[in-house]
Amino acid sequence: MSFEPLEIFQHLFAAYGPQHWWPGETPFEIIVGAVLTQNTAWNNVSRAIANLKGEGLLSLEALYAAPPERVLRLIAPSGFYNVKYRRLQALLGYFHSRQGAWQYLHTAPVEEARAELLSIHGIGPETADSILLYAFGRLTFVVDAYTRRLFARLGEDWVEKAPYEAVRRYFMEGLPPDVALYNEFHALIVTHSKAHCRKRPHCAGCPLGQHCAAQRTAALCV
DNA sequence: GTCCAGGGCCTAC
DNA sequence: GTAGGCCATGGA
Repeated sequence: MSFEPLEIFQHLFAAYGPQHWWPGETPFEIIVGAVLTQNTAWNNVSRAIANLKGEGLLSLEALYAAPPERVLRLIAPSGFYNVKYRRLQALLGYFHSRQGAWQYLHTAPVEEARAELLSIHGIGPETADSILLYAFGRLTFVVDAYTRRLFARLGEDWVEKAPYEAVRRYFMEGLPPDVALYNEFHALIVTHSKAHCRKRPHCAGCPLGQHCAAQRTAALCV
């Protein structure tokens, strides 16, 4: 029994409804969160964001100019704070010095905008896609660890270890070119994974149960 | 105490 | 081109 990515989206949407992602109020907050959440549980990231917000540092110029030791202290709860500080500075430096960066990322062909973000130290494919999709509303699919695990369990085994670009292509070629759909799909994958996975053997009531059970005898659903 | 989380860079083969 | 080490906190 095979399936299309769109079917999985439809099952998840029916089960969980619209997610209204990203969990951040402004594009700048989304950008900062995208870096801080690298290989990190969101709960820890939200503490760091709250710290920055509480000290009025959730703006480009304020955060870029803030003393390193102050920023390090505030973002510490998100972990990897030394590397994340350098990556944040690199990204903020880009927006600070690159004239018309915001407009460019909004309007340039998406692959060009993506290449520009990827050239910044500390911005890899997932972070670039998160920024483009959620802060700029651009058409690009976000592939993360949840996405790989879920689709591997559903039967697309190759997705688990395949190069990022190959997985991204699989989704973008299998889905209609719809920013709102990409936005919701990634959010739904995260919501579903947190709700159902790795804690229970083969969850009862899993909205993907048909696909999952048909594909695997695996002990874990995602 | 152990494991792991919404990655990406650097270094060795 | 790719496998392995590294970065660090907080919750389960």
